[in-house]
Amino acid sequence: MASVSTRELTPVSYLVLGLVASEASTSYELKQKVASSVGFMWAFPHSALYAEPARLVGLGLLSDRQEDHGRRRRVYTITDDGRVELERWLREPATEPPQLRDLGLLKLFFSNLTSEDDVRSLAEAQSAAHRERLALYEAIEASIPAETPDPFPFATLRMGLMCERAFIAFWGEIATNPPQ
Amino acid sequence: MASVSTRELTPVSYLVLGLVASEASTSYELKQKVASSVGFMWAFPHSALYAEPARLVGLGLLSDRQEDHGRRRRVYTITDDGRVELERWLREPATEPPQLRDLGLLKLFFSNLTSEDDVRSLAEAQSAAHRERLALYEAIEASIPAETPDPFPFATLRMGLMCERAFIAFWGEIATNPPQ
DNA sequence: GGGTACATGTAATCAGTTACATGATTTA
DNA sequence: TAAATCATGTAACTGATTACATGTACCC
Repeated sequence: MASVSTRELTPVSYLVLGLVASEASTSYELKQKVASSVGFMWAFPHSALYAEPARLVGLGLLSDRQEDHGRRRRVYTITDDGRVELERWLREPATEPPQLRDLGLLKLFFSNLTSEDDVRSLAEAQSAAHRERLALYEAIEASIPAETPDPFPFATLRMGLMCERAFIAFWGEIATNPPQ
Repeated sequence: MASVSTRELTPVSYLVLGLVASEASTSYELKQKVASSVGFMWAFPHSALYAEPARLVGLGLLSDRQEDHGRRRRVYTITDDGRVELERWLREPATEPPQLRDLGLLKLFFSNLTSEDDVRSLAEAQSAAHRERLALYEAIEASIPAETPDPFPFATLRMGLMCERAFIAFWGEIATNPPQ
Protein backbone atom coordinates (compact mmCIF):
# COMPACT_ATOMS: atom_id res chain seq x y z
CA MET A 1 0.00 0.00 0.00
CA ALA A 2 1.18 3.45 -0.98
CA SER A 3 4.37 2.03 -2.40
CA VAL A 4 4.67 5.10 -4.60
CA SER A 5 7.91 7.01 -4.31
CA THR A 6 7.26 10.15 -2.30
CA ARG A 7 9.75 12.09 -4.35
CA GLU A 8 7.35 12.33 -7.21
CA LEU A 9 4.82 14.27 -5.19
CA THR A 10 4.90 18.04 -4.94
CA PRO A 11 2.89 20.35 -2.70
CA VAL A 12 0.45 20.78 -5.56
CA SER A 13 0.01 16.99 -5.64
CA TYR A 14 -1.01 16.97 -1.99
CA LEU A 15 -3.24 19.93 -2.49
CA VAL A 16 -5.12 18.09 -5.23
CA LEU A 17 -5.14 14.90 -3.18
CA GLY A 18 -6.57 16.78 -0.22
CA LEU A 19 -9.30 18.47 -2.19
CA VAL A 20 -10.36 15.27 -3.91
CA ALA A 21 -10.23 13.41 -0.58
CA SER A 22 -12.86 15.67 0.89
CA GLU A 23 -15.03 15.38 -2.21
CA ALA A 24 -14.79 13.64 -5.57
CA SER A 25 -14.35 16.39 -8.15
CA THR A 26 -13.74 17.29 -11.76
CA SER A 27 -10.84 19.53 -12.68
CA TYR A 28 -13.20 22.43 -13.06
CA GLU A 29 -14.60 21.92 -9.59
CA LEU A 30 -11.06 21.82 -8.22
CA LYS A 31 -10.39 25.07 -9.99
CA GLN A 32 -13.40 26.66 -8.31
CA LYS A 33 -12.46 25.41 -4.87
CA VAL A 34 -8.90 26.62 -5.25
CA ALA A 35 -10.08 30.02 -6.44
CA SER A 36 -12.15 30.54 -3.32
CA SER A 37 -9.74 29.18 -0.69
CA VAL A 38 -6.17 27.89 -0.93
CA GLY A 39 -5.65 29.77 -4.17
CA PHE A 40 -5.30 32.97 -2.17
CA MET A 41 -2.09 31.70 -0.63
CA TRP A 42 -0.95 29.23 -3.23
CA ALA A 43 -1.97 30.27 -6.71
CA PHE A 44 -1.46 28.43 -9.95
CA PRO A 45 -3.10 28.30 -13.38
CA HIS A 46 -6.11 26.09 -14.03
CA SER A 47 -4.10 23.96 -16.41
CA ALA A 48 -2.25 22.51 -13.42
CA LEU A 49 -5.58 21.21 -12.15
CA TYR A 50 -6.04 19.26 -15.36
CA ALA A 51 -2.51 17.90 -15.59
CA GLU A 52 -1.91 17.01 -11.95
CA PRO A 53 -4.95 14.77 -11.30
CA ALA A 54 -4.10 12.84 -14.46
CA ARG A 55 -0.60 12.29 -13.09
CA LEU A 56 -1.98 11.12 -9.77
CA VAL A 57 -4.18 8.60 -11.55
CA GLY A 58 -1.03 7.25 -13.16
CA LEU A 59 0.50 6.84 -9.70
CA GLY A 60 -2.58 5.03 -8.45
CA LEU A 61 -3.46 7.71 -5.90
CA LEU A 62 -6.60 8.86 -7.67
CA SER A 63 -9.02 7.04 -9.93
CA ASP A 64 -11.09 8.65 -12.64
CA ARG A 65 -14.36 7.88 -14.32
CA GLN A 66 -15.46 9.67 -17.43
CA GLU A 67 -19.09 10.73 -17.70
CA ASP A 68 -20.66 9.01 -20.65
CA HIS A 69 -22.78 11.86 -21.88
CA GLY A 70 -22.87 15.65 -21.82
CA ARG A 71 -19.40 17.10 -21.38
CA ARG A 72 -17.85 13.71 -20.77
CA ARG A 73 -15.64 15.20 -18.13
CA ARG A 74 -13.52 13.15 -15.78
CA VAL A 75 -14.55 12.81 -12.16
CA TYR A 76 -11.63 12.08 -9.84
CA THR A 77 -11.93 10.02 -6.67
CA ILE A 78 -9.21 9.26 -4.14
CA THR A 79 -8.02 5.66 -3.87
CA ASP A 80 -7.08 3.85 -0.68
CA ASP A 81 -3.42 4.27 -1.57
CA GLY A 82 -4.04 7.94 -2.15
CA ARG A 83 -5.64 8.38 1.23
CA VAL A 84 -2.82 6.52 2.97
CA GLU A 85 -0.23 8.70 1.26
CA LEU A 86 -2.12 11.90 2.03
CA GLU A 87 -2.50 11.04 5.70
CA ARG A 88 1.15 10.06 5.92
CA TRP A 89 2.11 13.46 4.51
CA LEU A 90 -0.28 15.30 6.81
CA ARG A 91 1.30 13.70 9.84
CA GLU A 92 4.88 14.29 8.72
CA PRO A 93 6.24 17.58 10.11
CA ALA A 94 6.62 20.50 7.70
CA THR A 95 10.26 21.47 7.70
CA GLU A 96 10.94 24.12 5.05
CA PRO A 97 10.17 27.62 6.31
CA PRO A 98 7.37 29.49 4.54
CA GLN A 99 8.19 31.60 1.52
CA LEU A 100 6.74 35.07 1.61
CA ARG A 101 7.17 36.04 -2.01
CA ASP A 102 6.03 39.62 -2.23
CA LEU A 103 7.13 41.87 -5.05
CA GLY A 104 6.21 44.92 -2.99
CA LEU A 105 8.59 43.91 -0.23
CA LEU A 106 11.25 43.06 -2.79
CA LYS A 107 10.94 46.56 -4.24
CA LEU A 108 11.14 48.07 -0.79
CA PHE A 109 14.29 46.08 -0.15
CA PHE A 110 15.97 47.92 -3.03
CA SER A 111 14.35 51.30 -2.48
CA ASN A 112 17.62 52.94 -1.61
CA LEU A 113 17.86 53.46 -5.36
CA THR A 114 14.67 55.53 -5.58
CA SER A 115 13.34 58.76 -4.12
CA GLU A 116 11.35 59.23 -0.95
CA ASP A 117 8.28 60.02 -3.07
CA ASP A 118 8.67 56.74 -4.89
CA VAL A 119 8.81 54.87 -1.59
CA ARG A 120 5.75 56.69 -0.36
CA SER A 121 3.71 55.83 -3.43
CA LEU A 122 4.87 52.21 -3.31
CA ALA A 123 3.73 52.05 0.30
CA GLU A 124 0.39 53.63 -0.46
CA ALA A 125 -0.31 51.31 -3.36
CA GLN A 126 0.62 48.27 -1.29
CA SER A 127 -1.47 49.50 1.61
CA ALA A 128 -4.51 49.93 -0.64
CA ALA A 129 -4.05 46.49 -2.20
CA HIS A 130 -3.83 44.86 1.22
CA ARG A 131 -6.88 46.70 2.53
CA GLU A 132 -8.80 45.41 -0.45
CA ARG A 133 -7.55 41.90 0.16
CA LEU A 134 -8.45 42.15 3.83
CA ALA A 135 -11.99 43.22 2.97
CA LEU A 136 -12.31 40.18 0.74
CA TYR A 137 -11.11 37.84 3.49
CA GLU A 138 -13.48 39.45 5.97
CA ALA A 139 -16.37 38.92 3.58
CA ILE A 140 -15.46 35.26 3.26
CA GLU A 141 -15.11 34.96 7.02
CA ALA A 142 -18.55 36.49 7.52
CA SER A 143 -20.07 34.06 5.04
CA ILE A 144 -18.97 30.97 6.97
CA PRO A 145 -21.63 29.57 9.33
CA ALA A 146 -20.67 29.23 13.00
CA GLU A 147 -21.15 25.47 12.93
CA THR A 148 -19.21 24.12 10.00
CA PRO A 149 -18.33 20.45 9.51
CA ASP A 150 -14.77 21.33 8.48
CA PRO A 151 -13.36 24.22 10.51
CA PHE A 152 -9.81 23.98 9.15
CA PRO A 153 -10.09 26.07 6.01
CA PHE A 154 -11.62 28.71 8.24
CA ALA A 155 -8.70 28.45 10.67
CA THR A 156 -6.28 28.89 7.78
CA LEU A 157 -8.18 31.96 6.69
CA ARG A 158 -7.64 33.45 10.14
CA MET A 159 -3.89 33.40 9.51
CA GLY A 160 -4.55 35.16 6.22
CA LEU A 161 -6.46 37.86 8.08
CA MET A 162 -3.68 38.32 10.61
CA CYS A 163 -1.15 38.56 7.85
CA GLU A 164 -3.12 41.17 5.93
CA ARG A 165 -3.55 43.28 9.05
CA ALA A 166 0.19 43.11 9.66
CA PHE A 167 0.85 44.21 6.08
CA ILE A 168 -1.55 47.13 6.40
CA ALA A 169 0.10 48.30 9.61
CA PHE A 170 3.52 47.87 8.03
CA TRP A 171 2.88 49.77 4.81
CA GLY A 172 0.95 52.45 6.66
CA GLU A 173 4.00 53.07 8.83
CA ILE A 174 6.29 53.14 5.80
CA ALA A 175 4.00 55.59 4.02
CA THR A 176 3.78 58.05 6.88
CA ASN A 177 7.35 57.64 7.98
CA PRO A 178 9.58 56.42 5.12
CA PRO A 179 13.00 55.09 6.09
CA GLN A 180 15.85 57.46 5.22
CA MET B 1 18.73 52.63 -23.64
CA ALA B 2 17.02 49.76 -21.86
CA SER B 3 15.50 48.55 -25.09
CA VAL B 4 15.38 45.04 -23.66
CA SER B 5 12.00 43.35 -23.64
CA THR B 6 10.69 43.38 -20.10
CA ARG B 7 9.04 40.01 -20.54
CA GLU B 8 12.34 38.25 -20.26
CA LEU B 9 12.95 39.48 -16.74
CA THR B 10 11.72 37.59 -13.71
CA PRO B 11 11.67 38.62 -10.06
CA VAL B 12 14.97 36.80 -9.64
CA SER B 13 16.42 38.93 -12.44
CA TYR B 14 15.54 42.10 -10.57
CA LEU B 15 16.81 40.67 -7.35
CA VAL B 16 20.19 40.03 -8.95
CA LEU B 17 20.11 43.40 -10.66
CA GLY B 18 19.37 45.10 -7.36
CA LEU B 19 22.11 43.33 -5.46
CA VAL B 20 24.70 44.02 -8.14
CA ALA B 21 23.51 47.63 -8.39
CA SER B 22 24.38 48.27 -4.78
CA GLU B 23 27.75 46.56 -5.12
CA ALA B 24 29.65 44.79 -7.91
CA SER B 25 29.75 41.12 -6.95
CA THR B 26 30.70 37.62 -7.90
CA SER B 27 28.11 34.88 -7.90
CA TYR B 28 29.43 33.61 -4.63
CA GLU B 29 29.09 37.01 -3.01
CA LEU B 30 25.53 37.20 -4.29
CA LYS B 31 24.88 33.85 -2.73
CA GLN B 32 26.15 35.10 0.62
CA LYS B 33 24.10 38.27 0.49
CA VAL B 34 20.95 36.35 -0.42
CA ALA B 35 21.56 33.85 2.37
CA SER B 36 21.65 36.60 4.99
CA SER B 37 18.79 38.79 3.76
CA VAL B 38 16.27 38.34 0.93
CA GLY B 39 16.87 34.62 0.91
CA PHE B 40 14.72 34.35 4.03
CA MET B 41 11.67 35.38 2.05
CA TRP B 42 12.66 34.38 -1.44
CA ALA B 43 14.88 31.34 -1.44
CA PHE B 44 16.51 29.65 -4.39
CA PRO B 45 19.53 27.44 -5.00
CA HIS B 46 22.96 28.92 -5.54
CA SER B 47 23.02 27.68 -9.10
CA ALA B 48 20.46 30.33 -9.99
CA LEU B 49 22.98 32.97 -8.93
CA TYR B 50 25.45 31.60 -11.46
CA ALA B 51 23.00 31.23 -14.31
CA GLU B 52 21.01 34.45 -13.91
CA PRO B 53 23.86 37.01 -13.94
CA ALA B 54 25.21 35.33 -17.08
CA ARG B 55 21.80 35.78 -18.71
CA LEU B 56 21.68 39.43 -17.67
CA VAL B 57 25.07 39.99 -19.27
CA GLY B 58 23.61 38.60 -22.49
CA LEU B 59 20.80 41.16 -22.22
CA GLY B 60 23.28 43.98 -21.67
CA LEU B 61 22.04 44.75 -18.17
CA LEU B 62 25.17 43.56 -16.42
CA SER B 63 28.78 43.43 -17.55
CA ASP B 64 31.32 40.95 -16.31
CA ARG B 65 35.06 40.92 -15.97
CA GLN B 66 36.98 37.79 -15.21
CA GLU B 67 39.81 38.00 -12.71
CA ASP B 68 43.03 37.11 -14.42
CA HIS B 69 44.60 35.15 -11.60
CA GLY B 70 43.58 33.11 -8.59
CA ARG B 71 40.10 31.71 -9.00
CA ARG B 72 39.46 33.62 -12.21
CA ARG B 73 35.90 34.21 -11.08
CA ARG B 74 33.61 36.64 -12.80
CA VAL B 75 32.81 39.96 -11.18
CA TYR B 76 29.49 41.43 -12.29
CA THR B 77 28.79 45.14 -12.55
CA ILE B 78 25.54 46.83 -13.49
CA THR B 79 25.43 48.70 -16.80
CA ASP B 80 23.64 51.98 -17.46
CA ASP B 81 20.90 50.05 -19.24
CA GLY B 82 20.64 47.74 -16.27
CA ARG B 83 20.26 50.60 -13.85
CA VAL B 84 17.60 52.24 -16.01
CA GLU B 85 15.64 49.00 -16.20
CA LEU B 86 15.96 48.35 -12.47
CA GLU B 87 14.74 51.83 -11.57
CA ARG B 88 11.87 51.56 -14.03
CA TRP B 89 10.80 48.33 -12.36
CA LEU B 90 11.16 49.76 -8.87
CA ARG B 91 8.84 52.62 -9.73
CA GLU B 92 6.24 50.43 -11.41
CA PRO B 93 3.52 49.35 -8.95
CA ALA B 94 3.55 45.75 -7.76
CA THR B 95 0.25 44.22 -8.76
CA GLU B 96 0.21 40.49 -7.99
CA PRO B 97 -0.72 39.74 -4.39
CA PRO B 98 1.96 38.07 -2.25
CA GLN B 99 2.11 34.30 -2.14
CA LEU B 100 2.33 32.86 1.34
CA ARG B 101 3.45 29.35 0.51
CA ASP B 102 3.54 27.53 3.80
CA LEU B 103 3.38 23.76 3.96
CA GLY B 104 2.34 23.97 7.61
CA LEU B 105 -0.72 26.03 6.72
CA LEU B 106 -1.48 23.74 3.80
CA LYS B 107 -1.46 20.76 6.15
CA LEU B 108 -3.69 22.59 8.58
CA PHE B 109 -6.09 23.32 5.74
CA PHE B 110 -6.60 19.58 5.28
CA SER B 111 -6.43 18.61 8.94
CA ASN B 112 -10.03 17.49 9.00
CA LEU B 113 -8.56 14.19 7.86
CA THR B 114 -6.35 13.77 10.92
CA SER B 115 -6.84 13.49 14.67
CA GLU B 116 -6.82 16.28 17.21
CA ASP B 117 -3.48 15.02 18.50
CA ASP B 118 -2.02 15.28 15.02
CA VAL B 119 -3.23 18.87 14.77
CA ARG B 120 -1.75 19.69 18.12
CA SER B 121 1.65 18.30 17.25
CA LEU B 122 1.61 20.07 13.89
CA ALA B 123 0.86 23.32 15.68
CA GLU B 124 3.58 22.76 18.25
CA ALA B 125 6.18 21.93 15.64
CA GLN B 126 5.25 25.00 13.60
CA SER B 127 5.26 27.18 16.67
CA ALA B 128 8.74 26.01 17.61
CA ALA B 129 10.05 26.54 14.08
CA HIS B 130 8.67 30.07 14.00
CA ARG B 131 10.08 30.93 17.41
CA GLU B 132 13.47 29.83 16.18
CA ARG B 133 13.09 31.89 13.05
CA LEU B 134 12.01 34.90 15.09
CA ALA B 135 15.07 34.59 17.31
CA LEU B 136 17.25 34.60 14.20
CA TYR B 137 15.57 37.74 12.85
CA GLU B 138 15.91 39.44 16.20
CA ALA B 139 19.60 38.64 16.26
CA ILE B 140 20.00 40.14 12.80
CA GLU B 141 17.99 43.19 13.85
CA ALA B 142 20.18 43.67 16.89
CA SER B 143 23.31 43.48 14.77
CA ILE B 144 22.33 46.39 12.54
CA PRO B 145 23.80 49.74 13.62
CA ALA B 146 21.33 52.56 14.30
CA GLU B 147 22.80 54.70 11.52
CA THR B 148 22.97 52.60 8.40
CA PRO B 149 23.48 53.98 4.88
CA ASP B 150 20.75 51.72 3.50
CA PRO B 151 17.80 51.35 5.88
CA PHE B 152 15.57 49.44 3.46
CA PRO B 153 16.72 45.88 4.04
CA PHE B 154 16.21 46.63 7.72
CA ALA B 155 12.67 47.88 7.02
CA THR B 156 11.92 44.69 5.10
CA LEU B 157 13.20 42.67 8.03
CA ARG B 158 10.67 44.43 10.25
CA MET B 159 7.87 42.94 8.17
CA GLY B 160 9.51 39.55 8.62
CA LEU B 161 9.47 40.05 12.37
CA MET B 162 5.80 41.04 12.38
CA CYS B 163 4.97 38.03 10.30
CA GLU B 164 6.82 35.62 12.56
CA ARG B 165 5.10 37.04 15.62
CA ALA B 166 1.74 36.59 13.93
CA PHE B 167 2.61 32.98 13.09
CA ILE B 168 3.66 32.29 16.67
CA ALA B 169 0.42 33.70 18.05
CA PHE B 170 -1.57 31.77 15.46
CA TRP B 171 0.01 28.36 16.03
CA GLY B 172 -0.03 28.86 19.78
CA GLU B 173 -3.76 29.41 19.63
CA ILE B 174 -4.23 26.34 17.42
CA ALA B 175 -2.12 24.21 19.78
CA THR B 176 -3.99 25.18 22.91
CA ASN B 177 -7.39 25.30 21.29
CA PRO B 178 -7.53 23.11 18.16
CA PRO B 179 -10.51 23.65 15.84
CA GLN B 180 -13.06 20.86 16.00
C1' DG C 1 50.94 16.47 1.87
C1' DG C 2 46.46 14.63 2.84
C1' DG C 3 42.08 15.80 4.30
C1' DT C 4 38.33 18.95 4.74
C1' DA C 5 35.65 22.74 3.97
C1' DC C 6 34.91 26.43 0.99
C1' DA C 7 33.98 28.02 -3.65
C1' DT C 8 32.53 27.80 -8.56
C1' DG C 9 30.42 26.20 -11.96
C1' DT C 10 27.63 23.03 -15.73
C1' DA C 11 24.19 19.75 -17.53
C1' DA C 12 20.01 17.55 -17.43
C1' DT C 13 15.60 17.39 -15.82
C1' DC C 14 11.05 18.79 -14.51
C1' DA C 15 7.27 21.39 -12.52
C1' DG C 16 4.70 24.97 -13.59
C1' DT C 17 3.29 28.41 -16.81
C1' DT C 18 1.79 30.38 -21.21
C1' DA C 19 -0.59 30.06 -25.12
C1' DC C 20 -3.57 27.89 -27.85
C1' DA C 21 -7.76 25.43 -29.17
C1' DT C 22 -12.23 23.82 -28.96
C1' DG C 23 -16.74 22.17 -26.96
C1' DA C 24 -20.99 23.08 -24.35
C1' DT C 25 -24.36 26.14 -22.53
C1' DT C 26 -26.79 30.24 -21.86
C1' DT C 27 -28.67 34.70 -23.32
C1' DA C 28 -30.22 38.32 -26.43
C1' DT D 1 -29.09 31.76 -34.45
C1' DA D 2 -25.37 34.61 -33.15
C1' DA D 3 -22.72 36.08 -29.56
C1' DA D 4 -20.97 35.57 -25.29
C1' DT D 5 -19.53 33.01 -21.57
C1' DC D 6 -18.49 28.98 -19.19
C1' DA D 7 -15.91 24.79 -19.22
C1' DT D 8 -12.26 21.53 -20.63
C1' DG D 9 -8.45 20.40 -22.16
C1' DT D 10 -3.37 19.95 -24.75
C1' DA D 11 1.23 21.28 -26.39
C1' DA D 12 5.26 23.73 -26.10
C1' DC D 13 8.24 26.21 -23.53
C1' DT D 14 11.24 27.71 -19.86
C1' DG D 15 12.71 29.13 -15.21
C1' DA D 16 14.21 26.93 -11.56
C1' DT D 17 15.92 22.89 -9.24
C1' DT D 18 18.70 18.72 -8.71
C1' DA D 19 22.63 16.45 -9.27
C1' DC D 20 26.98 16.29 -10.61
C1' DA D 21 31.83 17.72 -11.07
C1' DT D 22 35.83 20.03 -10.10
C1' DG D 23 38.96 23.64 -8.35
C1' DT D 24 41.14 26.28 -4.53
C1' DA D 25 42.52 27.34 0.04
C1' DC D 26 43.29 26.21 4.57
C1' DC D 27 44.48 23.17 8.51
C1' DC D 28 46.57 19.28 10.86
